[in-house]
Amino acid sequence: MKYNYQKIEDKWSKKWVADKTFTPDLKNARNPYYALFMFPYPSAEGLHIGNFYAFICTDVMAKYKKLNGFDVFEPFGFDSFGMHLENYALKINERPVEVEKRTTVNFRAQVQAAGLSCDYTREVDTTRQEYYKWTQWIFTKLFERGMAYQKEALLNWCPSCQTVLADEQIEGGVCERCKTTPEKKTMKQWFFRITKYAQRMLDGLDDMDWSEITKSAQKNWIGRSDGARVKFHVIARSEATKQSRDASDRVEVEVFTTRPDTLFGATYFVLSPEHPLVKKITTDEYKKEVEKYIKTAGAKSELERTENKEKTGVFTGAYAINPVNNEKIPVWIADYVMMGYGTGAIMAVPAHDERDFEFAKKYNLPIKQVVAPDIQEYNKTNDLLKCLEVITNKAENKGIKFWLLGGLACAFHVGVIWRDHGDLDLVVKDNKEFDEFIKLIEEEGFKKIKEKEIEKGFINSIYKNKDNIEIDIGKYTGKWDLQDKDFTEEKKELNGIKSRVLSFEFIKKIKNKQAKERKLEKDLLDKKYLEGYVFSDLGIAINSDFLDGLETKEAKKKIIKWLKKKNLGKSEINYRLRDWCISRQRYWGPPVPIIYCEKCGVQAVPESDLPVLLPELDKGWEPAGDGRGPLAKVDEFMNVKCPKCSGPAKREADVMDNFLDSAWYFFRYITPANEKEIFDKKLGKKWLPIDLYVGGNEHAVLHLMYTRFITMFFCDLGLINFDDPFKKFRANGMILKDGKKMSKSKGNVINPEEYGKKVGYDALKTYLLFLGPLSEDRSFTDQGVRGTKRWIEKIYKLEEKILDKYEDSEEVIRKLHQTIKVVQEDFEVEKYNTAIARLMELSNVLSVAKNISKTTWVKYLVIIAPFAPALAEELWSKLGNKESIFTQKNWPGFDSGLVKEDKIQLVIQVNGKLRDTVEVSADISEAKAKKIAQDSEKIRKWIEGKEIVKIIFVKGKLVNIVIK
RNA sequence: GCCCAGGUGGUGGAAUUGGUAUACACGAGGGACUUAAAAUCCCUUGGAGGCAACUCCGUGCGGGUUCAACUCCCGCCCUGGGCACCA
Repeated sequence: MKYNYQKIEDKWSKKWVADKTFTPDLKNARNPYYALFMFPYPSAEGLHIGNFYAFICTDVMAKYKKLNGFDVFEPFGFDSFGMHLENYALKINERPVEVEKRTTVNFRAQVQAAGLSCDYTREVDTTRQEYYKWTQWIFTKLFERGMAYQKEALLNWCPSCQTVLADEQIEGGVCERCKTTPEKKTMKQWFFRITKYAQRMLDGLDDMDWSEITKSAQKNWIGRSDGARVKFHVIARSEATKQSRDASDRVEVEVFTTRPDTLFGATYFVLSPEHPLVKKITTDEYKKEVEKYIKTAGAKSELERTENKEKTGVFTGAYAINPVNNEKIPVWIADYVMMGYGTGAIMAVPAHDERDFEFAKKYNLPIKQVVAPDIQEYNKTNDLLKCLEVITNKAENKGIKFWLLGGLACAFHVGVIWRDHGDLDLVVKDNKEFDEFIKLIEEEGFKKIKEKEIEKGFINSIYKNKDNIEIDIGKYTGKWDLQDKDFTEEKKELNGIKSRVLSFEFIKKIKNKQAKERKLEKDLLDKKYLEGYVFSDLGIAINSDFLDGLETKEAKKKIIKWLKKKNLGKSEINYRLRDWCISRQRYWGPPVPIIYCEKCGVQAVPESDLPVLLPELDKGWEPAGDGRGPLAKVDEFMNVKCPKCSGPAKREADVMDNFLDSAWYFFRYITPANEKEIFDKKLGKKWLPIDLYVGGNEHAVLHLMYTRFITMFFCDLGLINFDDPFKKFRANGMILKDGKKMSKSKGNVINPEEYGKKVGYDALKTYLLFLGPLSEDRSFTDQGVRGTKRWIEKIYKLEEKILDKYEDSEEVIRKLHQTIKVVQEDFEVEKYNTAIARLMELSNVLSVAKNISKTTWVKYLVIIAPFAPALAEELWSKLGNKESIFTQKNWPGFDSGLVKEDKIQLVIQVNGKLRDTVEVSADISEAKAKKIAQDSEKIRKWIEGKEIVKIIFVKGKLVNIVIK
């Protein structure tokens, strides 16, 4: 008899909903387990396979826990507010309210048909007023405590969605909804002070049971950096007041740096173009240029700023005083310094910061090295430089022309010593000069160099004739045209020593060619030397007065102590995280519960007046595009009485970000109809935090960050006593179709409803989970899903073999108990894929057995029930059970005595290689096992005539004979 | 560039955390049943060599530790994700 999955799944899914099989008694529950999946946005296309997958990852665990006697709460609801639904409504020209009504009905029906164990009696929908009343209440509480505030800020304005967006809603420089490039606009908006919890959110991550990948995403988003705040004084003395010693010309400007140990290496100072002090300090002479620069920098779009990273800037004419050595350093403005981070001003240390280095190179600003990667190498090179000074002077007196080449020349160009340049690579003009040069250095420099034990062959580059030179650098020999434009000489200075050096361009040419010949892919000069050695924070301080000789870490500590003592600075921690902008100039969201009264000022709507109802508009709900929400034009909505003075007042016209709706829904599930409070505190204490939460990793920063923020705030309000809402969070991987991303345009979208009809929901769900570990992306194939369909049918057929009184074979009983054990273990770590594999193994064993006892059968039905609930329920009822398989603690448990194998395959290795296996009793003694191993005929062949060094025995596993 | 996660047959993926590499499933090949097809059932299936028993090679690459390495250590390469002129 063929299994009619459609009829049976339909029957049970309806019965479960009607009987409220999965509706727990929250109050009297003894053993609460709260299983949650991210509630869906009710898309018009209906249930998406990605959503569905997250649902079932939670659902199978819920069923497993239920079968184990837990009171499981697996609620369901809708995230219906927001731009997603509103944009769709705009597209089909239908009111959002209507769209919402229609799509939720369809969506709910689909979910129910799939046989999830949800409690549909406590459904939540963010667009219902009994829900968003409390969303607004949260706002008023935040406002009360100064956690919600208004500020003028430079924000992302999406010209297509016609609203501002939070930083989090910009992905890869474009709007995450419509992929439009946002514009920068200065607007007054409402913010939540999420930055107040930055450290708390960071700390909470440490001992949370979340995947590393999600934690790391959050850590990066919060972006903590440890450093110091240092006071600089800027002197703005224009030409006209050159002689003035007026103290008012001095302005204090603070900088933030993560490398206070490099303070002695600061050679210039930069302000962001938006910095308020720019105008004050710019001298008359440079005013024009500075103003021009600010204008062009401000006009640059976000895209230009990120794509074209060539640094630009202008000198202001002002100088800053370096507090550690009172050196005067020039003050520049440049748009590589952002106003929004730190203090909007930096001290520039080109020798040890890539960006400053690039800028200094471009504008010819001095570079001063204050950290050496290796102090010995640095000293060696420094000694070599001193010798070079002597040689240079002598050569010049004699009229000998030479140019430095190679690593040391690079050091001259870069201005920093990054390794031991123990040799001199150089070029002289011709044979004659070469001989003279050699003589010269033998007289003077060579001796010194030799004494210092610098290797021979320090000249390994030579000359040829007037027009061509032949250069030999190590293995490389090549010809270079002396007329080459890049072959120009420069006089460079390194640590106060001047020498003649070939142009950087020319040296790079040679180095690049050299790298190619040696098959080094990367440009040695730029990549390895500069970034790897000079810009890393592992090194020893040099040229830094009292910091000299200290490791970077120690130097940091010492300088901070010093700054603090002199009241010049202090240690500081900065975060990348910004406050959350929640204003949206749209219609489909909860209105911001704020009233503006000319007399009494800005006020939150009192709790008794909540909710501020979103007016039902037939027309005029479309985004206005004038920077204000569409509600601004609705007079009945806008005009109110001031709650304080009862005079005329205006409402706030903006609505709140959709992410606020979804930041607290899991609290509301507990008591969705509660009119008195946001949720029942007693029940909240009992049921929260959530035991398991599953959803897409695309919400790793946005949604999860906001839920944690709101939860921490609830904790501060005293509503709960924990900081983090989800004990365990698992991000489910993406489902691909035949290895490709699904999309409507490709026509490869998997519709769960369609597969429910084609193969049944039990088979579909099992297949999705069987594909691989829950967090990984996996490829769905139509052929693959047939495998689990076959499995379901196979189980159904097993029923024919049931005998009331039958003794199963030892093998069957052992396999059953082993399976129960590993399935339990797999459930503890959500390894559904291997759990299913074990259940399949067991059914393979059962299908070859002659008959199956009823006891075994009952146990088997229970353990497959989380994955194939309809099938299990059907077969369960066929046994005469009146109640659902899920109503009580039916999980069988295993007998550890029966799990153990009494026979094992003893592995015999010779030198670690498998040579034989022998069946022996599981508790075989070491001596016996060793004897068997050596007696084995196969083994004898390998050890004959060889010396046995030792024999390793691993109990219950193997014998390894080590021979020589 | 920095920070996470990963790399195993033709494919999706297993491997008790150092102890028989490739469980389970898909696909493929062969066979049975059938007038035929579908469905179902049985056998084979990492690669190379051999009639065979068997042998050698094999978990991204190169080293190392160990009696024994997919697993641990060092150095790379590649893929996915997060952050990114963040000082």
